[in-house]
Order: sequence, then C-alpha cells, then structure tokens
Amino acid sequence: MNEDHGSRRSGPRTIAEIAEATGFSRTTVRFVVGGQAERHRIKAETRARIEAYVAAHGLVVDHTARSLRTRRSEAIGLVVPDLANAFFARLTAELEERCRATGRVLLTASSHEDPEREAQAVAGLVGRGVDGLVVAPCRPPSAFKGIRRGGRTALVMVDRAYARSPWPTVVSDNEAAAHRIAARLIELAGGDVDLLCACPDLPSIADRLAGFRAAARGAGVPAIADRIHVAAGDEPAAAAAPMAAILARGRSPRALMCTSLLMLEGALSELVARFGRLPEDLVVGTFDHHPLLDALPVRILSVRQDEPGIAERAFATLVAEMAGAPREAVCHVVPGRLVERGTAVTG
Amino acid sequence: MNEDHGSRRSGPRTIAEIAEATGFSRTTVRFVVGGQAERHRIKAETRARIEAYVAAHGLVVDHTARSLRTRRSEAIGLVVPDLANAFFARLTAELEERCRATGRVLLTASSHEDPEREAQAVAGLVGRGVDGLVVAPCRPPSAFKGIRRGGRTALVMVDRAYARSPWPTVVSDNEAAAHRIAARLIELAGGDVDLLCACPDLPSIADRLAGFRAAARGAGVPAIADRIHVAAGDEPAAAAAPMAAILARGRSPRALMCTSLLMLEGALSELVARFGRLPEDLVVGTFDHHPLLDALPVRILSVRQDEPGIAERAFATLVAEMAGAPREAVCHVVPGRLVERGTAVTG
DNA sequence: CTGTTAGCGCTTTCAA
DNA sequence: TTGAAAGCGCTAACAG
Repeated sequence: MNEDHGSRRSGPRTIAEIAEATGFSRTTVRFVVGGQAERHRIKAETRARIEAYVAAHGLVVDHTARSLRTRRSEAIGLVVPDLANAFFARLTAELEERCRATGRVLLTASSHEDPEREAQAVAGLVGRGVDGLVVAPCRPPSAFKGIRRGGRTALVMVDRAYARSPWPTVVSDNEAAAHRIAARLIELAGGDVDLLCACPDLPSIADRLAGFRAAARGAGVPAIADRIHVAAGDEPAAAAAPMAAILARGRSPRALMCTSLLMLEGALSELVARFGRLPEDLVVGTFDHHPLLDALPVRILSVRQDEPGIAERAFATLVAEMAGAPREAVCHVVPGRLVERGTAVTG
Repeated sequence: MNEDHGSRRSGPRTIAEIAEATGFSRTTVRFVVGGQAERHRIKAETRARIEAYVAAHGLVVDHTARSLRTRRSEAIGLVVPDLANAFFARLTAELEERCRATGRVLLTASSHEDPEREAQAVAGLVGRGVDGLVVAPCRPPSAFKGIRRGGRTALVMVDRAYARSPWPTVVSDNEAAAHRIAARLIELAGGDVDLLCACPDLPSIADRLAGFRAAARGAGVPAIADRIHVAAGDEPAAAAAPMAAILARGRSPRALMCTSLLMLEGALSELVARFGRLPEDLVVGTFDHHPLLDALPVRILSVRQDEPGIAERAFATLVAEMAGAPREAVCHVVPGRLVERGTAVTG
C-alpha cells in the first residue's frame, strides 16, 4: 500500500518535504532555498541544516505550482512556419539562448503556414501560461486580438511586417537588401536578370520584390515584369515550372536572383538537369546564406539575415512589455549582411 | 478600484467565470467543455447555454492549474547540443509535429555540448513538469540518475548511444552507413581515401570511424591510421588544420570522407582556397544530406539520416513509457538512406 | 442530471 | 527569526 513514506523516495524533494524532514517550517525552508536567508536573518545553524539536507537529497521547485500562484511562468512561446527552416532554426536557437540566460524556457510550435494551426499553437501556448509570445505570422494578425489570456501575454511579431499590425514587429531590411543584390546583379549582367520568387504575398517577400523592382527601375532595365517568375510554393520542386519558362528562351539566364534558399536549390537543380552543370558565367543572388554556397562554381551574392540581432531585438521588446512597458506598434528593422564572393571555379 | 467585475473583461474565460456567468456549477461547465456532456447526460438546454457562452466569450483552460492537479503537463522536453544544427532542427520539427498531433507542447533547450548546461536544461524542464524528455546527451548519461522528479519523468536518448546506457536510445545506423560510404569511396578512388572527423569520442562519430576502418580493412587498404584526420571541433574552421596535413602531401586527395556537414564545409573551403576550385576528380562522402550538395561540381555520396523515423521511434518509446510501460534499455537503430549522385559538372 | 468539497505545491500576508 | 493560513484554477470523488 504505502510504499512511499516520503523518506524512502529517491529524487529531488519538494519544499514541504524538506520542511518536514528538517523540522522547520515551509517559510523558513523557502527563505533559505530562495537565497533570502540573509535578508530574513535566518539562524546560521538552521540554514546550514537545511542546506545540508538539500545538498544530500536535491530539490526541484515545482514551477507549475509557482506559476499558478504567481501568474507568471518564466516561459515564452515561439510560433514559426517551420522549425526545420534554417533561418527559423537559428532564430529559435538564439531565442532559446536568451531564455536560458534569464532563467526562462522556450516552448516551440510550427504553423506550417496554416492560419488555423497558427491559432491552435498560440492558444495552446497561452493556455500553458507563457508570459510572452514571439510569432512569425502566416496571415495578417487580426486573429490575435482576443487570444491574450486576461490581456497579460506579451506579443511580438518577427520576420513578417504586415501593414498596420498593432503589435511590435522585428524584421530584416528586406527591401534594401534586395535592392543591393539586384543592383549588383544588374551591373554584373548588363541588366539581363531574372527573379525567382515564391509566396509574393508574404510581406517579407513583397519587400524583396519591391527592392528588386526599384533597382531595375533605377537602372532602366526594360520589361522587368517579364523577368519576375513566381513559383507555386517555397520549396525546391516548385521552382521547376518558372525555371522552365526562363529556359524556354533557349539560353541560360545571365543573372538569377532568388528570394529564398529553397528557390535557389530548385533553380540550381533545374540548371544542372538542363546543362549538366552550372553555367560558368552565371551570377546568382539569394537571400539567406549557407556555407555550402561558397563551394558552388558560380559567382554568388547572398544576404545573411542577422538572426542574433533579430532575436535580441524581439526578446528585448518582449521582456520590456512583460515588465509592464506599454506596447508600441513599432517595426524594428534589422539590417542583414551582404556576402559577395567571386566564383571559385573560374578563379 | 474594482475596474474588473468579471463581466467587463475581454479575452477568454476561466471555467469558474463561465460557471458564474451561466449560473451552473463548475462541474457542469467542465463536463460540457470537456466533451463529456453525453456521458454525464447533461440536459440539452444546459449544454446549449454553456456552449453559446463559450462561443461568445471564448475559453482557455489553464493548463498550469490542471497540471498541478493531475500531475501531468502534456508537455515534453527536448535537449539537444544545438538547435540550429540542421539535423537537430529537423528532429525538433518532427517531434514538435508529433506533440501537436497529440495535444502536447514541446519545450526546447540547447546544451552546446556542455554537460553542465545539459544538466541545467534537464533540471529546468523537469521542474516545469514535463511528462517526458528526449535528450541527445553530450556525456555518458550517469548524470540523469537522480533528476527525475518523483521518478515519473520518462526519458529517451537520441543520436548518441553510450555504452550500457540505462535508457532507451534511438540512433542512426552510423557504423553500417559509414561502411557503405567508405567502401564505395575506396572502390571509386582505388583505396586512396582520407577521413576527416571531429569529436571522435562521441558514440555516433566513433561508430562512423569504426565503419570506415572496417571498410578499409575489408578492402585491404594499408596504413589506414595515417588517413584518419581529427579536427579540434565540429565546425568548419577547425577543419583547416587537418586539411593542411592532407594537402601537405602536395596533391589533392582523391577521395575524402567527412563525418559531418560542418567538416565537409570546412574541407571544401580549404580546397577552394588551395586550388581556386574543387578538384575535378575528387570524390566526397559525407554524413547528413543537404540539397545544395547536388549543385557541387564533384561526385558526392551522402547519408541522409532519417529524422522522421528517429523522431517517430523516440516519441513512441517515450509515450509508451509515460503510459506506464516498463523502461527498457534497448537501442533502436534507424537506418539512413545513401544518396549517390554522379558529378554534375563533368557529366 | 447537477452541486460540493478537498486538495495539487507554491507564494504571500499576517501573527507570534 | 519562525510559523500558520489562505488561495491560484483546476480535477476527482462523492452527494444529492
């Protein structure tokens, strides 16, 4: 029956168990394990006895119970389209690091670009009592209105700046970066440049398109609309159709700009399939850097988004709001870094 | 003073609030929102009134309070060396998906290969009351002995099978896969093959080394010990030193096997730095696939680990243990998939 | 069919 | 310097 008398248990103890075992009250125990022994002038011997017991048996304070009482969980939630995506994976890692450093934990969830899943994820995390939420939203954020439990959950958006979002937002400088890449490609290829993009309605992608268009306009490139090719989805296979359209011109593109690494992967596959290799004089521009790009036998420009910077801004904003700062619907823009490398193979 | 009378609040309600507002008891409300209306034969009108109220005002059940009472959190924890690493990112995504599908949430933490951080992460997650824990351990798992709160936290290890671990473990078939890659490289390069590796003491890497050695032995390759080059850490920059040793022979290696993508990246950088391009007849074998590998101008073999398979096995094992199944210290081996692609550039 | 009650382990306030 | 008591929102067992 009662195989568990409290003293035979292995594993860490609760505060009440320690109190009973040492003969002091819960309050006293809590003061010493909470590091408030000095402040409450606990007798040295009392303190020593309690600390010895803890050292011997261990202690894990139950955050569940603590949260219930204090109405805060020291946890923050993250909702992204896809955790396996390199950008979001790095963002997750950076946020997790900041959580750890401040004694918090990170709860993660993926929306797979599905607003319903996103809503479920948010509700689930809020129900778990997260103090704050970082979301890379897959739709205009109207759905977030009523979700905040008692209005107490802080919220910041990342990666996608929907117009007139009421939430603070942190994004990369997509338009400026796209402008820089495009201008350079146009310069290198004498204006003969194509853009391969997916999900043009996402704010981040729309900004990249705008940057591309502005650069083309600035350089006087004609018929730029015919040079913008939209894939059905942001995955390598979806790049096949638009690439077929490009290759139907009967020659390799001179310069190719991609709005994501996945598009680039798809494009390269198609080129390799068509020509047996990557055309030597091709120039490529892309968003999101990957070290393997350096080994490709083409001239390549990429923009590395500043995940640590984005994470830092988002986290700081979130913490400020959790600490009671008024929410401001500002959009923080974090610059990326342009990486240009001459082609290695022809060097 | 009392600006909040309970009915003026916006946002979802607690069960007690709904009970008071509708005039029924908490039990009744709980039965209908918990989908147990049928089972307890709640009057249809009662049910309709409650459901209407919920539809109008929303409801978020407080998992914090529920957990405190039920002693389970419907949450599982994941501790990996680095969330940004592509393999672990995919594993995380797969686990998160399985959590979502079963109404759980995933709490993530990184150890950065530091046993102390790992212990902190585990303690933090256990303190949060996770029902189960998936860990890619960075040291022999002796430290996990006492951590399980009340002995109730299920635990399964992934990616690294330490000898005589008392916990169920799920890993890739590193040795067999390495054997296959090595055998093929030896065949293609007439036995002229080098291995670049980091962290040879990790069980996964040790297994890959063993597979390499066995293949070399089987093919009668001489002086294989001289062909194994160890980097100081699993990061591209650390590959510089061992690559320098290889290149000091005055010629490009014929076949190069890497125990991780990061090693491969470092190796390719060095080759490009040395020769201005990748040597045309180089053959490369590596662990962990990446789509960009397909665009490299070298013949390449890679083993794609089966993250969904690993996640599925780990999750199933964890759920079984949480459901009361006895813990078995078995090691599940999930086969990877060998991807071989002829060189695109010389094709 | 519906309501009452007693805690889960913690923090907080008040008392001694 | 220490202790007692109330209660966070929920579930579970038992009464009607």
